[in-house]
Amino acid sequence: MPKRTTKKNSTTTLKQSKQPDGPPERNFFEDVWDVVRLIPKGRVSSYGAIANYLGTRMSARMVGWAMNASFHAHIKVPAHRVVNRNGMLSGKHHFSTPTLMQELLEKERIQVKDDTVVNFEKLFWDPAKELGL
DNA sequence: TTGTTGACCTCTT
DNA sequence: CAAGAGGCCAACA
Repeated sequence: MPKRTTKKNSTTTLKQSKQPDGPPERNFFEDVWDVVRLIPKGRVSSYGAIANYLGTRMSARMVGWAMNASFHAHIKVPAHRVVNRNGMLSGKHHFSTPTLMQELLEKERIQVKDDTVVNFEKLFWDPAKELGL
């Protein structure tokens, strides 16, 4: 397989991606929020897993942005259950308090050691796997 | 309007 | 084994 010529199509300016008639509430963010909301209590997930479930594993970055927007969302999103691939609480600093994320996790019987979820592999909740892809 | 940054992940050198 | 670069889409300056 030839390596992907990541040339980035500069000509694909894309369209406005804004449909005047279509439902505007169909963003990448809402999908992320929906998946995160489905995360059972006491479980944790990763950005990559969610992105993969959505179909774009490369867009893991956007998942993080979605979390940031989750605070502005009208829906309650357990962003503390989402961590990076290493199980580290990367976004703890973005909470109201840097320790809030850890506190919330501990409240759900999730042990956090050194900003890292203990037994992350066991507590890991893969949407594509649990939801059946 | 363009350009840069961002709670990431994966491959390559 | 460690470090670097590439890629995704959206918000902010």
